[in-house]
Amino acid sequence: MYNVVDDVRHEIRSGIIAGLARSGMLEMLEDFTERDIPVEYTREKAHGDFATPIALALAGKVKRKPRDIAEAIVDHIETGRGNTRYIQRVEVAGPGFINFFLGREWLEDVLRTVLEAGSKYGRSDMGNSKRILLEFVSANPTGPMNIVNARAAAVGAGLAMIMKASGYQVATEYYVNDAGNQINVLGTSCELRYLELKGEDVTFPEWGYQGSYIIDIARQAMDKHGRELEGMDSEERAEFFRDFALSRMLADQKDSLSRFGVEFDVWFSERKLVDAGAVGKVIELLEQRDMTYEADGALWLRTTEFGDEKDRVLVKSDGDYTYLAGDIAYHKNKLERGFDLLINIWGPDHHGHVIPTRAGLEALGYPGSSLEVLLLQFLSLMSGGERVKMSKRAGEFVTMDDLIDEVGSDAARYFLLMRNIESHLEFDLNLAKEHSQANPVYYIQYAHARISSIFRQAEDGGINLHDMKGADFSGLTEDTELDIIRKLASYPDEVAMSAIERTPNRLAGYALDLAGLFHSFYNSHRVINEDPDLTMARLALSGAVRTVIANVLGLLGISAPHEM
RNA sequence: GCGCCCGUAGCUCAGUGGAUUAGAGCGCCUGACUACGGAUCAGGAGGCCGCAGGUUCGAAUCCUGCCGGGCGCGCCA
Repeated sequence: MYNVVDDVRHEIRSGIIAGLARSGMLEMLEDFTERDIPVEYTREKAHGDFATPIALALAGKVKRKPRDIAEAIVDHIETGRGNTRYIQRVEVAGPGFINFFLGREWLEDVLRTVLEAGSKYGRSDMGNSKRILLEFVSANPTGPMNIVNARAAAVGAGLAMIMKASGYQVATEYYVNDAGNQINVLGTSCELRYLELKGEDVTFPEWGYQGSYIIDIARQAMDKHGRELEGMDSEERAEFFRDFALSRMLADQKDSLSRFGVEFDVWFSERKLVDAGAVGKVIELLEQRDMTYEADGALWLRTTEFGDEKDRVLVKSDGDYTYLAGDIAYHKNKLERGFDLLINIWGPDHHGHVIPTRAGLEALGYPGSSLEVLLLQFLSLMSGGERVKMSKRAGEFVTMDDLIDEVGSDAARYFLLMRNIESHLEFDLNLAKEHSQANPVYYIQYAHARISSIFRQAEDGGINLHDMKGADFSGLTEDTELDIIRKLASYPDEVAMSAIERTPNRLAGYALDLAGLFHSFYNSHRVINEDPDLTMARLALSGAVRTVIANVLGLLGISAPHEM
C-alpha cells in the first residue's frame, strides 16, 4: 500500500530466493522465506541503491565462504529484459555483500506514488488492526498541567497518530485520579482559601496545596455559589468544595490539552471504578486464584512469582486498598474492554510500579506482554543558558499553558518530541521562540511555506498545477533531486519503524532531513525555469516534498503553514 | 546495596550488528543570486563513540566488569 520500497524489496528477495534455489542452496535451509532476507538501504552510492548481507549470514549454515555464496546467487539472478522492473545490475562486494543497482524507474514510481496517495502516503496496514489502548498524561487533578505532562501529551498524541497511520486501532485514554485522599486535600485547600476570602482568620496548613490557582478556584466558588455556600453546614460545604474543585481542575486540564491540540477518546474515572466495587472484586478474584496471603494484618499479593523482588500489599492493615490494588483493577478493566495490548506512558518516578502492576495482571491469568510501559524521562527548561528553576513546594512551576503562551503550540510540540523518550530533554526556550535557521520547527515549516509560495508563483505565471501528476520526470537528473526522491521513498518505512519502536522522535528527525534536502535543492536549481517540461517535473517533485512534510507534521501534531 | 535508563564533536542529540572517511543541528571561522520567500544555501575547523575485557567474518551497536550521571527500591499516590 503506497510503498514502492516494499515492491523493490520483494523483487530483490524473490531474486535471491530464485538464486538460492537454482544453485541448490535453498534445500539446505529449513523454512527459509523472503522475510528471512534482510534488505538494507546503502549508505554510499558506490554500493548501489540497496544491499543484502544474506550471504554472510548463510555462510555458517551452508558451510561455504560468503563470497562464494554471493557469487552463486548473483549468477542465477536474471535482470533486465522484462525479468525485473527495478533491478538493473547486481554485484558482489566486500566480504560478500550483494549490491543492487536500480534503474531510475523506481524513483519515478516513488514520485507518482506520493502524488497519487497524497495525504495517505506513509500509511500502512502493518499493525493488522491490533487493538491498542494508549494511556498517557493522567495527571493528578490537584494542580495545573506542568511541562512534564506537556511532554507526555506531545509524545503520547504523536505516538497515537503514528500507530494509527501504521494500521493499529488505537484508543487514547486519560485516567482521572479522582479517588483517594488527595481530592480531600484539594477540597479542603479551596475551602480554607474561601474562608480567607470571606475575611475569616484561618491559618493555611502546610499540607494544603499552596498554588495561587487554589485561590482562583475559591474565588470562582464564591462568585458563582456564594449564597448557597452561606446556607451549608460544614459537611455539605466540604463536599461542595471537593466536587467543585475537582470539576474546575479537570476543566482546566482539558482546556490546556485542547489548546495543545491533544484530545482523548476516553476520560476514565478512578472513582467510578472504585464505586462499582471493581477493586474489591479483583482482590476476591486474586484470593480465589490463591495468589494472596495475610501477614502483619495486611493482604499481600505474591508478585515474586512473576519476577518481582518482593511481594506487595493489596489491602493495608487499616483496611484501605493500596494504589497497586486499584491499578490492577483498572488494568483488568482495560483488558476486559477487548484490547490486545495496553501501552502506558509513565514518568520515570513510576518505574518501580511496572513489575508489580504487570505481576498483578499475570496473577489474574493475563500474559505479562499485555502491558507495555514507556518510561518518559524528565525535562528541564533552559533560558539564556540557565536552568529555569521549578519548585512545586513554593507553588512556582512553569505550567503547560505558560509554555504554550511562551513558544506556541507548534514549537512546543516539536521540541518535546524531538528527543528519544528515555533521554532527558533539555528544552531551550530562547531557541524555541527564535524565528531562524537555528529553530528546527521553523526550518521545516519554512520549506512547506516556501513550496506553497512557489506554487502561487507558478499559477500566477499561468501554469496549471493539475498537470503535475502526468509530468515527464525524465528531466530530474540532478543529485539533489534524486536524493530527495530517495528520502521520499523511505518515508513509509520511517513511519512503520517509529510505530514499532515507539520512537516519534525519529519522524521529527526525518522531517528536518527532508526539509534540509529541499532547501539545498532550492538554492542550487530553479523550479520555475525556461524549460516547461523540467519546470513541471520540478513542480511535481516540490509538490511531493510538500505532501510528505505536511503528512509528517500532521502525525506530530504540528501545523503546515502555506505562508509564515 | 539492588534494579531500570543514560554516557557519541565545545553544547544538544541521531545512529543500537554490517562495508578500512562515525552523522545532524547549534556555536565558531570563510563565503553565496540586483531571478521562484536570505526564517535559505555552500565550504572549513572540531571525535581513544565513558574505561577494560569478551562474543563475531564484522562491535558505537551484543555480553561481562568497572567509572560517572539520573530515577526508583513504602501497609504514599
